Amino acid sequence: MKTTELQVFRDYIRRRGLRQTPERETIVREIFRLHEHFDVDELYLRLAQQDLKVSKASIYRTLPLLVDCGLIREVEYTDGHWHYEHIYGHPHHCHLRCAACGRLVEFQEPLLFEIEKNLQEKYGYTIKDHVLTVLGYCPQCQGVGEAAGD
Amino acid sequence: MKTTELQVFRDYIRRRGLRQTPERETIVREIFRLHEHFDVDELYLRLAQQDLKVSKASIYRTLPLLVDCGLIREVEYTDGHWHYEHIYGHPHHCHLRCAACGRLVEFQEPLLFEIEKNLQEKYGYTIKDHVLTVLGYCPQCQGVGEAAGD
DNA sequence: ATCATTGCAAAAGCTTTGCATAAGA
DNA sequence: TCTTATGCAAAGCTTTTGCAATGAT
Repeated sequence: MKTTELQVFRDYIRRRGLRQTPERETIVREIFRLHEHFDVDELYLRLAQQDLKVSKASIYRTLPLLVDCGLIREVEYTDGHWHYEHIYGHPHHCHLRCAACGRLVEFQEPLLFEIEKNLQEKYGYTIKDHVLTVLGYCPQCQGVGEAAGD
Repeated sequence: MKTTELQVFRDYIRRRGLRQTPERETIVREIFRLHEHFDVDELYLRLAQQDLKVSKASIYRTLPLLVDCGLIREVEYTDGHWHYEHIYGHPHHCHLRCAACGRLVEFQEPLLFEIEKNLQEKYGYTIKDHVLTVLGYCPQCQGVGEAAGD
């Protein structure tokens, strides 16, 4: 049987001697119900709309736990705040972003493991992870953004 | 004769119809005198120590100009604020960071251009740039960080 | 003489935190 | 029962902005 994100979270909570609360579980469930990137405010509003009352303070206190147990990750810091995505159950991927319209493509690239191997050999680091974001102009925005310089 | 960062900046200023001020030039000079990553506070303090009076507001207003004309770039958002590096005159590079001690290695990796080409072909994007940060444990921190889970 | 830029202080945003109350274990 | 977690409001930080004065063109 497949391990769910909630199970992963509960194991983590127990392992760290923390407490399983409805607020924390509500947050986990909403993050995995949602299939896009999110930020604190969006998450808070979505919960509020469903009458799931969780304070922002609790969200701010819960997200680091979810990052720590590998359920989510910080994607990027833009517009003055962090954006997250859930990663549990998804293969590792990178992002290709359109510099003009913001459109986002997720891709996997085996060459990155080649790169990790090279770094391991050259600098003696034990590699743990990588984050790659590629910036360009999507087919719709070509000409537009490029000509404008941005 | 080699084009200096100050010339690049002055060209940009003129091109955009902005004004060449001593504050802006002081900022550019200090950033290129300094050969590490920096943040607003560090830059401000270094200038203050030299009795070069430039307000933080001016720094905050100038950095976006320097990013725009390609003299510097945002490296990462950590510890609650942005970190920058000057890039003019330096070949494009990526970062390898130790997850335990923070040690930073700059490296160049030709395979990334391969990756860019693949993305261009597969998704039709015109690629502009990429940012890759690899996380691992440096030779000194192996065992330490890894065993601790972080 | 114009009008952009500066510095200051205030404001704006996001995130963190102190504290009393609620509620897991 | 003993502590941790929650919610609220206040505080903390970084960054932005309004405005009068300054200074570049």
